Amino acid sequence: MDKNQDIQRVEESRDILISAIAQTMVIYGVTPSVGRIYGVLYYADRPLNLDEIKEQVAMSKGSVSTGLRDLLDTEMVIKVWKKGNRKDHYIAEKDFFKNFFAFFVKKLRQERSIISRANQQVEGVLEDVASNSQSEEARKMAQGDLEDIDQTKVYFDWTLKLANAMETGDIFKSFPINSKEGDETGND
Amino acid sequence: MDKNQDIQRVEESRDILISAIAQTMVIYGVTPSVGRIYGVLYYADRPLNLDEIKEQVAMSKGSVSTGLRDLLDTEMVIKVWKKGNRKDHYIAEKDFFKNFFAFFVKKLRQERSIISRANQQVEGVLEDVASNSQSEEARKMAQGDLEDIDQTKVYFDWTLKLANAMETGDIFKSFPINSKEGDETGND
DNA sequence: TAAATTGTTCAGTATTAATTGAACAAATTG
DNA sequence: CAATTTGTTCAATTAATACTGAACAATTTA
Repeated sequence: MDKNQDIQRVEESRDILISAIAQTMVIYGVTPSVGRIYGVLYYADRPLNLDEIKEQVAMSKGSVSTGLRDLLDTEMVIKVWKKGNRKDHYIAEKDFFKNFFAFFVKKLRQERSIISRANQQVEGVLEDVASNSQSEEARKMAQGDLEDIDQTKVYFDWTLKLANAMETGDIFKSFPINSKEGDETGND
Repeated sequence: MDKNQDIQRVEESRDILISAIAQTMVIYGVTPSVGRIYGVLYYADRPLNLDEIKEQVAMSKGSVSTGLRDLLDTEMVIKVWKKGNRKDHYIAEKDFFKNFFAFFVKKLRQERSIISRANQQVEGVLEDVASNSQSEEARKMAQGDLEDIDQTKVYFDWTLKLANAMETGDIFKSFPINSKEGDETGND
């Protein structure tokens, strides 16, 4: 039974790799369980359905369902249809570049949206105080805060550029991938 | 009483901006409380000590202490000494670029470290199985996994390059900051 | 050196987030 | 159309995390 033993050795290796993947995903803000779902799909040699995943990660159907939703939202997992099969099937997006870019672009967009809204909310008031207030102290404060807001705009202009470069793949023009042989990372 | 009213208007604006900053920091994985500490320091016009912060954010001394430790670890806050004063004082790192890069680089380093360790742990086993196993299935599995590991190396080589460019500032050679051209609204 | 001040740690508590499982909805089959 | 299968939602439960406050340690002062 040497054959099965070798397969088992590979499977033990995979468990270690899956744990590592789950851990890194925790860094990026998902729960260990959701990380494990991704890890299992990463090392599956075919699309898995909900029940198969549920069994492998030992979680409830509900948790797997919501976990998959998260992973679909962030595009780390893709839903595929297998003809002649009613169940949904899932595969992992294995391109770490894509996953990494999707993560960062999303964060930057959220950040931008929150700060922009707040800036818009207060800019009018600050501009009024900065130019019309009787109080020098108030004017100074408002002027300083407006300068800070201007700085955030410079920052957001820049991060938007970076995010676009990531989405289009232009970032590889500035920072090329040096793969040892043939570039496998088909970034659209 | 017009003067104080204007100052109050600025302070109300700051509250909105502080909340927004706290919210964005939640995106990046810190608690709202810690985010508020940073926000308060961001809009403080002088270094604050622990008691002053504690009062402004309405938290216990212990929480402010550990919150500040987190912010110091990630270099979003700097400790300064005021001569003739026994208390530690703190200021916010207001440069969003620095904060973003520090965050980014730290994540990449953590990720790298976790995956590299796992890869090292299993590489020997997989190489052995891939070339010596009697079982074709086992060999195939191991070979596939080794290819995946190679891909992660390509990915990590690249992210390391990017992280270095951020730390040195070289990234601005590829993606320059345009300080102020046309009033690009920083809003979606 | 003792007294006073300041900052940190940590056990207990409070708060928040994740998970379960059963009920529900949607889709498919015969 | 009813019966069956599949996926989702959500209230209740469980688990994880953050916060408090008092005890402790470290530092400064006199």
